[in-house]
Amino acid sequence: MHSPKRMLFLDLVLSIFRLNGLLIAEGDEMTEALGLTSARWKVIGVIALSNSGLTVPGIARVLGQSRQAVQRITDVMVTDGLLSYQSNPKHKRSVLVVLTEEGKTAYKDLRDVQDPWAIENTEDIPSEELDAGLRLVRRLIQKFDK
Amino acid sequence: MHSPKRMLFLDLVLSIFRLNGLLIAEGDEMTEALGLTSARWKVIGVIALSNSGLTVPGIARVLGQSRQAVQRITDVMVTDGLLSYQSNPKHKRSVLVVLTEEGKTAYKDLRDVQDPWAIENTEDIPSEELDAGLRLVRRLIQKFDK
DNA sequence: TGTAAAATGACAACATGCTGACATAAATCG
DNA sequence: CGATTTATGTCAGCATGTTGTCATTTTACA
Repeated sequence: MHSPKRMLFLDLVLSIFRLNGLLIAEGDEMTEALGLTSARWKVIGVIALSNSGLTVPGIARVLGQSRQAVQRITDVMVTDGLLSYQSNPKHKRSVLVVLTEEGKTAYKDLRDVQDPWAIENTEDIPSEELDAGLRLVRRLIQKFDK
Repeated sequence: MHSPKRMLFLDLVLSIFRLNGLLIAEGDEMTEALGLTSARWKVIGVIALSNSGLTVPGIARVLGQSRQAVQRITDVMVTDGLLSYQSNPKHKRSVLVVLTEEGKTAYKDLRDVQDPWAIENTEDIPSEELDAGLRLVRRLIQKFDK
């Protein structure tokens, strides 16, 4: 039996895959001039939004990725001067990841391109629709994030 | 100015990233026993839904991926016996990708696990909400897919 | 407190996406 | 028809995600 709901859901899943790819491409293009990539601004964004500092596994948990993937990105970003590791009073091994001045500037620049982009791409979409979509996505996330 | 709509949209984008990762993990887990991965059942699904046969660049266009990425996947799947290349009357170089008997069986098995999964995860979500979500996602896809 | 369990860093192997470059076939167009 | 443009296959390099393993630190708990 091909319930319409089943088809609807599988269609939604495939569309999410498609949109994900397009958003990454958009993000990469948008931040190319800043020397960032989508993988990097994800990390920068998470750190910038946390006041107390985060460890590598902490960032991974927020992003829902493996700590190894995040570690590799942050290592490169430390080399590039965007991040620095700072000793963690609460943990001998697991250091805190913080933004350098260069990293803070990058975050500001990121916001400068990201904000107009967000506004431009939602001007013809009512807030209620965005909100409803976000609620649905969150509901699905909760369902799969065990 | 932090318009609520801007925050809403950026939140939605990050949530899409998150959901995408979770869906891939779900798909991989679900089809592990079948010897499939999410990258492979994406390809199998596209081929199964086309009656006339598709070329590698054609599959790539449907999935919104680079033809090189699809080519690599299909090459492995041909080696594994799930797909076969079939001479294309309309094109001397670009062959058609078709499911072998094994590939058709894999698609059937895929459906056997995917259908209950889809039904299970939508039983508490009204069709109207799924439909509205799909429309929003499609609208965004259209916006970014130039 | 002492020990078992969980978290972390580090390294490796692999899967999957991307782009670039080059040669050739196909399609377009004057 | 002939020349230019576009599409395709192929190979290479790279970015970013995964899992697995092992040693070590931290945490939890009997």
